[in-house]
Amino acid sequence: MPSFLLKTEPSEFSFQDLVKKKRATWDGVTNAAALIHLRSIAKGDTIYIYHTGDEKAVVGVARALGGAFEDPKRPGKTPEGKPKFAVVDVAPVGPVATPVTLAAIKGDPRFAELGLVKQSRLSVMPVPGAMEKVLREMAGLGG
DNA sequence: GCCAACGTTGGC
DNA sequence: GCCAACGTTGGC
Repeated sequence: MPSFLLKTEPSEFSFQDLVKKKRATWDGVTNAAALIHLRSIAKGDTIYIYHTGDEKAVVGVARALGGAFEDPKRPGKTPEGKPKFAVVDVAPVGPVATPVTLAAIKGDPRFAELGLVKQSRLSVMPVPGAMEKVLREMAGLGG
């Protein structure tokens, strides 16, 4: 099953906020490359939440409640007929046992091809299966 | 359609 | 607070 990493600035919307709210619509993504990845999120996909700013670490796990859909606040289609500004509903699964810091990710060559490392400004990116396994180990998550 | 100028993000 | 990387805008 595919998994993804979503970045957020915790002072605006943190993983803890998601836990409190029980579910949230992940919106506000405007970057074209990030939107391409966002649109590929499907129901049940695992989502890793990364905090930028002072924390710079993967702090929690969430799940997509459905597939990406058109942002009702910003309707519009791409020339291909896809939602221009896609959003996705997510629910928290739980915090990681051990936050996985950006420094740790950058220091591990197995993450060299991860979007977080290659393009620091990308806010939505796929996490390939092999990397997800490493990430889960570092985060102290089972399976 | 090119590209310089400007704005934004996010790590340092 | 600075600046590199990248995206967007607007003049031509």
